[in-house]
Amino acid sequence: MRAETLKGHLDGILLAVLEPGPRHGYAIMEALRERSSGQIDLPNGTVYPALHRLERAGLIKANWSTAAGRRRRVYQLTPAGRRALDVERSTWRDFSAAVTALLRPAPPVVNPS
Amino acid sequence: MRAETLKGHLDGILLAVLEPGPRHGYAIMEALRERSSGQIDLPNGTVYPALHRLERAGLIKANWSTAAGRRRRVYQLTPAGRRALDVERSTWRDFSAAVTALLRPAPPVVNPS
DNA sequence: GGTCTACATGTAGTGACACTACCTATTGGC
DNA sequence: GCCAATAGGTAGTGTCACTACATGTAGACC
Repeated sequence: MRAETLKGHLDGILLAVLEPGPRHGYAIMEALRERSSGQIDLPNGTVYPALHRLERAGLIKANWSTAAGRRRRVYQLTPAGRRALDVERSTWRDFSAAVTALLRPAPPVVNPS
Repeated sequence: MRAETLKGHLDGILLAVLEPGPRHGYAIMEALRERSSGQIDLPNGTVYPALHRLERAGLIKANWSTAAGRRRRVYQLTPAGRRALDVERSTWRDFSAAVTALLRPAPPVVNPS
């Protein structure tokens, strides 16, 4: 699954994986892979800039930490991020319903315009 | 519904509205509005370039016609376009299932990483 | 000691694509 | 005469995910 297909929905799923609790970037990528059964496997060049964008937008906030000699930037949702996630969820519901309806095969037109 | 949300899926829904039979650009925009209950209402600056792109890609072909003094460019699917539509449908199935799963609220993590 | 993989973060430059804002032209109602 | 609806189009912009690269540590294997 290419993230290009995701275009415009990446922010939502990043916020969603942060909902249960804080994670660092690498763990976020792993969580996405696991929770999508390997379907969503994003390159770091996609994830890190997206996290920075979300941070600049005030939807997540970050803290440096160190574990096993490795520096990690641990992200967590802000209140605005939780609200944005709610919005993303309802946008997704409407959007996916609309696209699913449109992609559903329709009976052939007898009298085409 | 902004077409930006559609990013990467516009081609699929354009092919889908052409599946039942040929249509011209303006009729395609109307069909999208109708079949999505007004949710998908695309500006012509989005639709016409997209149709040209699909034509260049060989997925649709166009013929000029005239009706009621108006020139129309009537588009229809090519065999490659039908195949592409099949691919789009299965891509969409996988993609929407994955995103729906990811957006679904998960139980909170007891022992966050 | 050297190499390799996994972990961990990052940036620069590119390309795809939908957007806004325009333009042209006809038909028909007011 | 004017305006809305019908019908097609383009130029320039902005967003965003991509590829490709850079940096560094920890641990396994030889």
